[in-house]
Amino acid sequence: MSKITSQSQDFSQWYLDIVKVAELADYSKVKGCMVIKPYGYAIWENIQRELDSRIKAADVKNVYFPLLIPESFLQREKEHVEGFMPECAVVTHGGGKKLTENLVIRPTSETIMYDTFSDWIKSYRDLPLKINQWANIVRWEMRTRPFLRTTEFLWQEGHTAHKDKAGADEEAHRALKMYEDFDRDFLALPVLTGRKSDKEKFAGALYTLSTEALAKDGKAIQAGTSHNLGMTFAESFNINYQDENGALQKVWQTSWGVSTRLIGTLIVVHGDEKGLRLPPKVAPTQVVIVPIYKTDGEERETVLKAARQIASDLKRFRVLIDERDTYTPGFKFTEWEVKGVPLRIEIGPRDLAKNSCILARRDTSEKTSLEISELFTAVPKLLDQIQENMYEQALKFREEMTSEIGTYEDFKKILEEKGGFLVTGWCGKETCEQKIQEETKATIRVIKEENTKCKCVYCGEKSSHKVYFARAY
RNA sequence: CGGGGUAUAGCACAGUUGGCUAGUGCGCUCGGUUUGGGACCGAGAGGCCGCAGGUUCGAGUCCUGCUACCCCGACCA
Repeated sequence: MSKITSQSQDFSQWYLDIVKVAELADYSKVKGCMVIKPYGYAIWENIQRELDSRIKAADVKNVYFPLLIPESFLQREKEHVEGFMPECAVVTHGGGKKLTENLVIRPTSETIMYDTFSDWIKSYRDLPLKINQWANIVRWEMRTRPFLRTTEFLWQEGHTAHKDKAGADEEAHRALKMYEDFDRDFLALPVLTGRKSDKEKFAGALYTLSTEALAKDGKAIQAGTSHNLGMTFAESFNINYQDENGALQKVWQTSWGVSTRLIGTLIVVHGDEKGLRLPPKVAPTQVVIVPIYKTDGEERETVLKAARQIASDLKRFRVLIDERDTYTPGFKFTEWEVKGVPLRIEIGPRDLAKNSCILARRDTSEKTSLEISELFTAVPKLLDQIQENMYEQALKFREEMTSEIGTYEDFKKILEEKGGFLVTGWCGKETCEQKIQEETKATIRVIKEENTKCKCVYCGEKSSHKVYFARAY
């Protein structure tokens, strides 16, 4: 197994090393696309399972819409087409013949779905309409990196329609809260939440809400988004309903999504010099048992028998016994650490003689000896502690990396020397935002407060907005 | 789309001023010894030297043109 580049030496290379060495994904033969390997896909399946149940709990039904979208659908909404058309893959031929109308491979499904919404929604009784789909998306990005930005990626996109603005506001914020809770409880990711500036919002949206995590290199990463689409698409796609009084009304809509980028986010937030670290709840293997024995004689069977008994006692967790004879225990320790398995149990003749085993935590690298009989109660406790600790570590890091900024000089200095989130005033003008981005590469990640007294870090004018700036992925 | 780089075995690379049978390490297969923090010995398998032209008695090596990928920017989840 190859070595991992140090985070401090080259974070970007460290990231690529983790993806490869932890066997999350391979490059494919198609530019910008990746092959998600079993271990990486297992992480995605865990994300899917948990998030899907939370989505369903909000009374959202799963559906599936086509991959191909008539080009004219995208054309119907001006901002949307301007935002997405440049990065669309377009199908021009089918069955050996040129198509009468080009088909776009979905960069997102608003248009194809909302064309159908106009058929589905006729009465106020049809509202709210709340659907979700798990699908693949293609966006022809200039620059790609496994999980963080790929030409094709997997995601979940929720789409809802409501009677009025209040309904859409509530849904957009519900989805944001769902992501924030999911990130914290399941992925141990602390995220900032809030509204995006108009410059950063989704093409065609009234406003965009976002969850923002902080990578270990001090760069922000957008983990999930939720948009109030207003009546923009209702107008372009004629999504009308008759209200209680028989009057024709347009719907208010939302859309919200998270993608396989969450896996990249897990890597850049939790990973360390030894490799990946996975929070127990999302880890494909929560406990790995490494049996230690000499292959000849009875020792092997004795140790394996004990290991299997432990696995059986812990069967409500995802437990794996590494029974491979061709690798030494040391090799196995390293391999499972690289893959980020939260808890490792080592058991050999020395332990068995004392009816004990060794427990090794991935998050703290602590090793303790424990009676085998105690595992049944100790393991669940430890997994909870690891989950909690990883969140706390990430939160502490973010707090240390969040700086209150007064002057533009400080802004540039802190950004250069430290990175992280910069909390500062912003007048609300896109020109200042643009200048700051051009001069520092930092963008507004989310707006922190909208009704406060401060002044713009760039132009110095009085302002009511406090925002989080950061360089971002 | 700009800048930089690379293309030789599954992976990482070496291959000198053109030269005869293309190499090393890791990984893989087989046999044996091992196994408490990345084991060791021995024997093997595995190559359209990215593609297409050219120069030459002779090209992995020189020239031209393509193509692909990686890294750094701008654009974006």
